[in-house]
Amino acid sequence: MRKKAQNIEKKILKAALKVFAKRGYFKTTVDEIAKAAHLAKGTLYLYFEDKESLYVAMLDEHIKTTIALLSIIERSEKSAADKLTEILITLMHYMKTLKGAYPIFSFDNIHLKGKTLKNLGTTILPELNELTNIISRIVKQGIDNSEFKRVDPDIAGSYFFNAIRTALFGSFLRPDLDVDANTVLKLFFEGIKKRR
Amino acid sequence: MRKKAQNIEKKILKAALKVFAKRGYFKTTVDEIAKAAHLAKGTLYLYFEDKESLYVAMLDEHIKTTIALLSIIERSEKSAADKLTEILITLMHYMKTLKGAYPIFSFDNIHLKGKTLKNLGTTILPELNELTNIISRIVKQGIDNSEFKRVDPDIAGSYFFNAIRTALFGSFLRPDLDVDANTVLKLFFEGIKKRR
Amino acid sequence: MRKKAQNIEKKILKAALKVFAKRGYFKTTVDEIAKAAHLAKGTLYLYFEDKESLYVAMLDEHIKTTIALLSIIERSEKSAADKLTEILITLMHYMKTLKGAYPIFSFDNIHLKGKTLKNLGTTILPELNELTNIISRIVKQGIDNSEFKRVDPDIAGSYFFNAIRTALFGSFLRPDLDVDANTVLKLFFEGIKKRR
Amino acid sequence: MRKKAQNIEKKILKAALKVFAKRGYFKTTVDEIAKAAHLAKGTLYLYFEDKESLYVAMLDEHIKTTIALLSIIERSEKSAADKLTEILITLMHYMKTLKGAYPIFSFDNIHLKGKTLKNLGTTILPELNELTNIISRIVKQGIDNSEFKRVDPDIAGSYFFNAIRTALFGSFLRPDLDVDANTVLKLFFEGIKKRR
DNA sequence: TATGAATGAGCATTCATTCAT
DNA sequence: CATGAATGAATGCTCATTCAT
Repeated sequence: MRKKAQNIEKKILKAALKVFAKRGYFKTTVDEIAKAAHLAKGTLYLYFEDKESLYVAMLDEHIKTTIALLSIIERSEKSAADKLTEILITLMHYMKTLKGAYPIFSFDNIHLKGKTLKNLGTTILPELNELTNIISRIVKQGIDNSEFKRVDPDIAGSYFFNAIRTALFGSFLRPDLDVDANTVLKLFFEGIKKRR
Repeated sequence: MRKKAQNIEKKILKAALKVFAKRGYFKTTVDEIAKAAHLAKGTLYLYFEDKESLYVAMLDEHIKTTIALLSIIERSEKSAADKLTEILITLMHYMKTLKGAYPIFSFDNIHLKGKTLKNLGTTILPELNELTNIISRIVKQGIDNSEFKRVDPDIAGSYFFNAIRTALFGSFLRPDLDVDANTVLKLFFEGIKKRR
Repeated sequence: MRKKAQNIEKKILKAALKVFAKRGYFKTTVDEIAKAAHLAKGTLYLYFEDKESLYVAMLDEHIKTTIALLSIIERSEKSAADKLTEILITLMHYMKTLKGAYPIFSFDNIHLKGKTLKNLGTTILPELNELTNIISRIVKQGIDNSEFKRVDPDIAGSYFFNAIRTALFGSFLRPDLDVDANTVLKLFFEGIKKRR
Repeated sequence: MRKKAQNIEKKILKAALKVFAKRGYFKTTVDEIAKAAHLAKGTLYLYFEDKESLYVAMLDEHIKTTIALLSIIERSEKSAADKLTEILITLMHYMKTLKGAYPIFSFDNIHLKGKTLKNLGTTILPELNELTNIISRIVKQGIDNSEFKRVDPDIAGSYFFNAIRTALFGSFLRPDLDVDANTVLKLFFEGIKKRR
């Protein structure tokens, strides 16, 4: 049954997210994921080439979901500022459903082997491009709208991602800090300087 | 000779930085570091307890350097905005001397064993606190000065660290992007929105 | 299948006995045992925590067997002297089945790590106590019977173990010497002195 | 100065005895011995070929001493029984001066490398033979005297060594047991059986 | 499909030995 | 003679991957 196979795949990916998030890529053993998925170790290899592919697939799933979430917002009839606001709110909410693990924003620096990299080139990378492009396009919309200043949309997009990161995790140096979205958004939109 | 031992230690730390940065903590073998330092594997163990300690020592060195750099700037007679500007410029420059590896801003999520953690608590953690406090204090100075808006200095500090990160690395999603410091600083100070 | 696992465990223990006996604990590598058992190194770790545990388990097996052998003899309806005689004969025979390796009587002074020691306290030590107690009880029976002189049963038991050792191995200083059981038993029972 | 070199050698051997006795051959590191001798590691290699040779030399020293002690007793004008009694007493006393370490009676089962073995053949082995021969000759004297029964002098000698061992260490299975020499000697001379 | 026992390459760490000072 | 820093071979243990059932 096609359906069942897909369910198992989802179950594995969910378990993988949970364990990878808690233990990091390298400390995680395939067996831990198998146990978290209530499956035998060998079974995972029926669904995924190897550990690396599983990690990438897990990443892929969340990138896809994130793209889907952002796309809806992009296509909505809102100002650029409102779209970016909504994106941040939405991602914070999505992360809450993942119980604090958000692989895209905190992924391990694993060194992929050649084969996986080749696959990446055709799957993940285009998706990541799409993800960043959504933000860049919204920034560009804001500039065209005269909502935003004339800045490089790519740099601003990148900067916005780091703003999201601050809202999601505080800074890497302050993982404890409890950050509220409004403060971050205000900083992003208005800057820190007082207007003279 | 005391001096020689210290040179070797530096040499090891330098090699460690290089290899850890390129390959990540887990993919890096102690032997690789040894070879990069033109030493035998065993020699590393004369200077560092184990791989973990070596990693932490390497981190420590750069945190110390970074604190030193930021402290000088903090104590200078400048506006808060100028201090933050100088910090970002200085760190970009420092990173260039490290050939792109900046361990503090890109460190691996290694799970430390008990003994190392205990050492961390008394060395690294207080230093990281000092590092973030410097930024928070400068932000506070700016608020007291009426340069900056009344924001939470910790959140703003955390946000600034991610701005630094954007300037150093682009975003994690755009590691290729070439970011110029001015754009980032302008976004940080003025925000993206046009003034009405 | 439960049965198969137990067979493999036995196979490993048998190989361990063989190699440990020939090479000693420290000279023996886990890989040697694995090869002697026609298994891969990793497989041993599915059955035993570590090298130390394997050694202790091997010891344990032979202590258990020895206790079983001695218990039967203890419970038989015989004079104390006949029991001790039978014990010595039985152990010599048992050792022959082990091809000359008798771990209990020639074990290496390995320094156990904390975890293993804790297990030892609840497994091996009580067994060793039981083993020595069997002999002491038989000696005591002999004293109560008026077969034996009034000696300290523990010391006499300990002394008898060294008699067994003589029969099994000659002395540590004469590992080559071919000793016959009767001579040793006669020395133990009658002493070396001529009666005046 | 010839004298100084010999003193250092003695100092090393003494340190070696101490550490080997406490930690066993394999757990002992050359550095531990060096530290116990208040010398640098390298210095030991000026006096001894390698760790193995040092161990053997240490053994050798004690065998020589033991032979000397036993020889004096052998040459004395005493009955065979008195000689054996004195031997046991003397060795117990000698062991006390070594603070409980008596390498000859508790040596590690180290597997010697070819070169050392070759040296052994010409030094240690003849000495061990002499040691056991002393006992055998005393036993033989006792037989010829009609003090002792007609037993195989080698077996009886071997048996006597194990009796010594019991007196020195209790049994290997009862390392705690406090054994008194008289009980052991009485068992050796008279046996355990009551005379009918 | 699903399993989990078996495998063995890979790596951190130790320590006897050497040798430049 | 004495030193101790440097070496690198040796080994216990882990864990991704395979495959017989």
